[in-house]
Amino acid sequence: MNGLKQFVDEVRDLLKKSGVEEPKTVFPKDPRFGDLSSPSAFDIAKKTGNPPVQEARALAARMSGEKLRYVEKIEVADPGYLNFYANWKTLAVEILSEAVERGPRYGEIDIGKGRYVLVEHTSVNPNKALHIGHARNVCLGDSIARLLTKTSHKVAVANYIDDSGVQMAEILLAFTHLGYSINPPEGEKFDQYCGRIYAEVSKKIESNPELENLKRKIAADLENYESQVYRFNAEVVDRVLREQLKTCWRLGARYDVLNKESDVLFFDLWDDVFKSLREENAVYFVDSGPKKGCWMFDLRGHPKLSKEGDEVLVKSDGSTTYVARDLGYAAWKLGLLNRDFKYRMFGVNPDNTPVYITDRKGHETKQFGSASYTINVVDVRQRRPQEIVRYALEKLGADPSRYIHYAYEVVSLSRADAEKLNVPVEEASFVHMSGRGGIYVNVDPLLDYIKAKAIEGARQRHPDWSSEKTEYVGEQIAVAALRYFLVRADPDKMIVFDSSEAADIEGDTGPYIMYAYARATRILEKSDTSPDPRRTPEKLEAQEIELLRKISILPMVYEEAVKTLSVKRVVTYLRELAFVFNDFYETCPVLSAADDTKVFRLAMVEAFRSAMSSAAQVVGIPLVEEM
RNA sequence: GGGCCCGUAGCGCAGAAUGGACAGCGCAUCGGCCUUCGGAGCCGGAGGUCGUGGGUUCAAGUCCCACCGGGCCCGCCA
Repeated sequence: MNGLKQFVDEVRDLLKKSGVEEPKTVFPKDPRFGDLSSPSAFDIAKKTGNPPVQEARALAARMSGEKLRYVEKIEVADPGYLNFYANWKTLAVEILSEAVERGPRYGEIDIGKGRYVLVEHTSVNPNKALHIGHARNVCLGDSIARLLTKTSHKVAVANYIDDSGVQMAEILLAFTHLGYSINPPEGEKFDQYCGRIYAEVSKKIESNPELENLKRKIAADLENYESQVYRFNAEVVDRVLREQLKTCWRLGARYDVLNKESDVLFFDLWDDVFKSLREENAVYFVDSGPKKGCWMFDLRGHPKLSKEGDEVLVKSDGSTTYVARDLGYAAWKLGLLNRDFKYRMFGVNPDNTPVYITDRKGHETKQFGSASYTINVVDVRQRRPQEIVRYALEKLGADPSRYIHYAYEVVSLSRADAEKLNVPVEEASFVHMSGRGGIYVNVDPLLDYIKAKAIEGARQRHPDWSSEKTEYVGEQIAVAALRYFLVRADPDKMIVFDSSEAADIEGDTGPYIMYAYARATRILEKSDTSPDPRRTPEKLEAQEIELLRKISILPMVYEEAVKTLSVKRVVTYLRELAFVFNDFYETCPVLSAADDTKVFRLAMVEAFRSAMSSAAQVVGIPLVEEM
């Protein structure tokens, strides 16, 4: 097992044996304060009234007789810290051996114990192409799924396809009544084409009551499974969806199941839920007033939502609202229903795993529901409906902590990018995107733009490369740059998208990570001897210790990241790891070193590659051997 | 009106799950480093009332309260 963790455990044991009930430890920012520091003497001093330094000295004295494997030295520092120094010579052998041996699987931990988690992400309406806001969802969701997989969870990824709303009616209207061709102009992707005409049609409908009526009629027909409109819609949805998935796959995402909203209706997931809610008296029927004829969800018992009024679940015409459908779907996810979908195969992920889609005429039965818990990657604007669903699940007897809304802030456009789209910005420093308003930056053209920039760089560096190779590396760089850009920020913070910033491939970016890896690869490639982690030098350089420290901390990073569902934590790790490697690279020559040092440093480089490929896998940053 | 989120250097961000020692990184800017493992890199300089004011604490960017500024949500839309 991992060396540094054992050092930490040894320190904590020591503190306990010396009489500290709940030891506090922290990794100091400055190596002057040792490798692990404890302020526990402050706690004791508080009780005894003695100066903290005195208590720290007493603790240190009690530790002095212990036989220690990983702790080399203990120091007392003003005003009362205990600083522990690790025996890096011993640790190095253990850390490097494990990292070298495990390769990209280095750092994996068994915290999940095989529990089944259903992660839902993407869920873009099937009437348009993905824009960068959707890409934030995809990259976060995909990384969460990867993180859970890394930490011994069984993961399935679902994508909710909202194929029965008015947004579909609008685009169908364009094809059936406004003379738009069902085929896009040469060179335009079908999803991008739909997104474009969706914005155009929305504008027309706004100023035309006749079209508004037509739209309503089409929307109503969408729920009639025998209608022509339903069949036509299914074709359009299928076509857009296939184009959307190409973009998602390009970003490195994968899916197990596509759940269509029309099938949530068809398989009647809502019915069981509605029955239970009535039995629990959690819903009531309205006899009079503006909401006459509706079934409402009672929110009076909710600490916050009670102040905003109850929620309509069944409309007066008997149809369900979006929240009701989502609740039925959520209940299915957690296995609260006696009903299930039927499926058919939809396609194959780039990793060759199958993608299933719900289908009312499907022949396949699958177990995608009934998860231990579910994570829904949905933007912050849906906090209220998500909370209503969670609260309703609690009313249905489920543990509400099993339903996790992974909220993230939206992506908006910078002044410069908005102006490029001829959007008036006035005083604002950013502009919100809007599919309907035609204000958005799509993912594919953006990736192409970054790729072109990367290819230009690759051509200069490697004039001898084939165009296929240049093309391939350019694509990987573009994906790395975009993914890194979208997940390095805190999910609670709005990203103001600026294309020049997103296309940056220097500094704190995805390609920086890739570059460190490529450098490391070059060293191993040029070496004529094998790495040997056991040949530890008597004296380690400071940069070697920093690199060792960073490599060894990876399992703890995963633990922290999965507990807090923080993708950013792993991104930060990648940056720091690349940074300390570059420092090592500058100061510790490998190939020209004496034999003993050389084989040890080769092991360092190899271990670095293990840690890096493991963590890059989680964030979905593709690595290449040369760039 | 009610609820939620954000505010750290000119700009973009770490540091916020567990309060710990002088608050870090990138971009931009100024100055260095290629006869030595890849300069998409590295080193150094300059740049900070951690929104403001209180409070808790031996210790607060981190916890609590108030306020200011910005954003979002509160529809028989999804």
